[in-house]
This record gives sequence, structure tokens and C-alpha cells, in this order.
Amino acid sequence: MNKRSCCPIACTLDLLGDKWTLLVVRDMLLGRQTFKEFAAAPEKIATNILSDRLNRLVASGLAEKTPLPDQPNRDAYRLTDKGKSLRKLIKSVSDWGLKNLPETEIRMKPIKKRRGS
Amino acid sequence: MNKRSCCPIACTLDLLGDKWTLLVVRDMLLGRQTFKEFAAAPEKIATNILSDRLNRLVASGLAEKTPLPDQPNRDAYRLTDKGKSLRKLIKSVSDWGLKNLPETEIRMKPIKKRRGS
DNA sequence: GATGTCACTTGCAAAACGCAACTAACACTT
DNA sequence: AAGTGTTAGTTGCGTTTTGCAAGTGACATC
Repeated sequence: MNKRSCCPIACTLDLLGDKWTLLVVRDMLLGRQTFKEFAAAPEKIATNILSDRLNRLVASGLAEKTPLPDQPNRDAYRLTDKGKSLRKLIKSVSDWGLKNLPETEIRMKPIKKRRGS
Repeated sequence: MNKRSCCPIACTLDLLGDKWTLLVVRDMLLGRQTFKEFAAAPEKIATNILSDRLNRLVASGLAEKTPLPDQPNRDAYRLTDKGKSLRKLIKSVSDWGLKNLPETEIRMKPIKKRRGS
């Protein structure tokens, strides 16, 4: 995508500024790894959008896709270090929402670790 | 808009999750107030989008619109306290961009205060 | 009276989104 | 071997949102 300006806010929004990308990153931070797990989030993302967002995250170096060894034709999507560095940003978003938007609460739980994570 | 879930991240994205809203808030934090000033940002927002985003910010209580006393038919858009509380979130976005995206830098300057601001 | 500025609105084409249906690859059951 | 189920998508298509250019109305200035 072409940059709109050199502003770090504008450039970050070029990458993450939509309604779904950060939610996928949120789920990755909570330990979710497979297509099915992301699709099971309470927001009900459409599968074509999810597919697109996962590909973009990989293309931009925020996540990487690796085959799950024990299950054939299944891939795990995991955050790279660059992707993990979004934790603070997401915390800020979450904190602002909790403080300023009524009826928001944290309900999603981290997933227990699995082999290879 | 209907909430997608009770997650504070999802709800915040319902409000701010697009490519333009946070840039307008950024400009407001830098002291910009009028339609023309927002339209002059380096990202070249289209006027119909700008008009829509200003109305949404007012509707959601993040900004308020007041007539400029000295200039007829001109309005100033200013952040409410709720809107100003986005400063930390925007700082996180900016910090992440500066650290992780090449060729980003802070170039925009705060505007000198004017009467009534 | 003509021109310019500001804050929009309108029209229209292009892109993104949302939903449902479909497919390919493999596993599991009978 | 055939049928069923699960996973991870893709495809089609109608709706919504965006982007761009042009137009409008109110006022100010020349």
C-alpha cells in the first residue's frame, strides 16, 4: 500500500486501521493459532476476511505461518517479535475502551499452551 | 452501530477502527480546530469523509462543535475530555509506528493557541 | 457586481465488506 | 470402499464504504 504520509500514526493505520486486524492480533496474543480458533472469536469474522487478514499479517511480517507437525495440512499462525510488540498498543486500546465505553469487559481467556508454542 | 461483542478492543474499533478518525483526533490534539485546518493535513482527506468523521466524533461525544464568535458560519471542533483521553492511545500508536515502521517521523507541529482554545 | 474563501453536499465509479455456498484435503466410521 | 465430518480456505454476489471531482450556499473582499 502507498503511504499517505510519513506520520507514524498514519502509517500504522495503513497497516492496522480496520475493524478486524487488531482483533486477530488480540487472539494471537491470547494464544490462539489456527484458522478455526480465530473464526471462533465472539465477533464472528467472515472466513474470507479472516483469510485476507491472516495473509496480510504474514505479508507485513507481524505473523508467520508454520505447518503444525502433528496435523497434516494445518497451519499455525503465530506472532513474530514485531507482532508481539503490538501488545502495548493493544493494551492502550483495551484500557481506553474499558474506561470510556459502557458495557465492555474482558471475557476472553488465554489458551493453554500447546506443543510448539 | 451494533456492538460486535463486549470486548473493549472490539468496541473501541467500532468507534475508531478506520483509516481516518484517529488522524482527525491527532490534528485536534495538535490544536487544529476548523474544517480547513483538518483538510490541510498531509494525508489529503476527502472533504466528504472529513465531514462524516467530524459528525461521528461529535455524535460519539469525543468532540464538540461550537461557532467561532468572530467568524460567522464557521465552527470550531474541539475534543471533549473523553476525546482528550485518547492521547495515551494515540501515543502508543505513534510510538509503535516510529519503532517498527521505516521512514516514519513526526513532522506536524502543534498550532499556536488562539482565542478561546 | 464579480471574485474568492470556507464548509460542506452530491454524483458516480472503485474498493472493501458480509453472507452463503462451494471446494479440496485429509481423517474417521461403517 | 463408500460415506460422513472437519479444517481451511475460495468464489459469487449484493451491500456498504471510500475516493475523486464537481457543485452549492453563505458570507467577505475587491
